[in-house]
Amino acid sequence: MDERLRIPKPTARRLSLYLRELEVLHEAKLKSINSTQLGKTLGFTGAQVRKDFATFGTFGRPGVGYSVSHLCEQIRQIMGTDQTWDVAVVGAGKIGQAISAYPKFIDRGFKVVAVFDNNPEIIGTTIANHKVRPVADMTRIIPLRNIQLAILSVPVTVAQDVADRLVASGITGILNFAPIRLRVPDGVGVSSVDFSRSLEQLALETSIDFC
Amino acid sequence: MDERLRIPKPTARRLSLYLRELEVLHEAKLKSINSTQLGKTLGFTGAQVRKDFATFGTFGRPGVGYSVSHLCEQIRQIMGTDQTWDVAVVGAGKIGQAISAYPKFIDRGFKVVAVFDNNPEIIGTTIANHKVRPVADMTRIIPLRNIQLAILSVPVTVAQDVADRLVASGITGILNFAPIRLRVPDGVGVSSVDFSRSLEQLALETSIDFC
DNA sequence: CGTTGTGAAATGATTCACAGCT
DNA sequence: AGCTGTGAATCATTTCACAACG
Repeated sequence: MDERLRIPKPTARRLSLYLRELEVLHEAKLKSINSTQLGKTLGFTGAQVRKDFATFGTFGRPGVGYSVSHLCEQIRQIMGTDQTWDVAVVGAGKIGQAISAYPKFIDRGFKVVAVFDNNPEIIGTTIANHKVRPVADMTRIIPLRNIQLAILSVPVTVAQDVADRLVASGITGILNFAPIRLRVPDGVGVSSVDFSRSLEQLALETSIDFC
Repeated sequence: MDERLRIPKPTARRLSLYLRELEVLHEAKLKSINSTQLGKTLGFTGAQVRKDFATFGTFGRPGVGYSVSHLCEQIRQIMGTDQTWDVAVVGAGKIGQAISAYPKFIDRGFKVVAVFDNNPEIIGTTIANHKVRPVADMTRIIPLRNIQLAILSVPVTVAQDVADRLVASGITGILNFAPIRLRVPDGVGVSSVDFSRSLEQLALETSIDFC
């Protein structure tokens, strides 16, 4: 069917926003929505919304709009969150613990199934129903359970090393909390959360008129 | 000097990456760096780096490159992190606690000076040297201490309400951890960290060839 | 020399505007 | 009548390529 599905990066970033809003509408029993309304609540134009959806199919009904439930299904399928992804958390410090206990993941298609750390005082304790295992077990457990995504919340000094081992274990995507640009082979995705950078963007916005 | 400094959004996002890398080079006693090398370590072209720097000044030396220390100063000044920003943390749950204790902020120009929460069991306890105060005190303390930035880590159900009160207290920038699009007046910046969305981007990258 | 700074060209994204469908 | 889907136009960003410079 699709030969080569190519989604522009800005569209890709908006996809999860559409999905979230559509789920709100679905919850509110809305049956259909038009591009202008959907765009307005998210801060985009109707044309933008239509162009975005057009990149992966045509399923709006002229004169009516888009079926909320159908659009949800389509977007989930494109994003791969129509199924549940197993996730490993590596690094059970403060951020790792907060993330491991984050209850919202499961609603969005992600399930933390293993937690690793190297601190002897933490290994063996239980965080969000998971016994914390030594990082050395990672390379055995990840292929065994066929885990594809990892959340990396280890100190920056060891982040690249652990990332290398995650990749070697078969991980195809890393959510990175270390303030460093991870080097990974083609085919492995990295998405970074960097608190300092986020604050810096704020400071910049506050300092400069408009960016 | 500068009449109207206009920095394109993509450039603004790269600025903090340049600064971080330049600080690494400074630490390594590098005196100067050229655009091609700097770009390579960050994954950009040399032309991109030069164009970026050109948006806020001209201070490279043909045949040599850019002075590492001078560039650091310039970027910090543009970003406003040549001074320290006082930050309030609102919501002392797991994420709020992790953030409050994050030691790296201070190195980058940010200092947590107040922590607020509404949970009676948490109020009065100490987190990272700060006594947790009731959220009601927020509107008094923020103007009093002239705090400009806030980290918002409250439950999504009250996020907009608390954000409104932050804005009313004089906050000009919010780092938002709630999975919601905050509505704020012009002149107030919002930067959002959304764990589920970050994971969804990863899932998408893993599902689709290239975004 | 080697590298910057920058117009000009190329690429990419958004908005416009409207024919065509329901 | 109302809204989609989409070419064409506009706007923004990146890359190219090279004159000017230390």
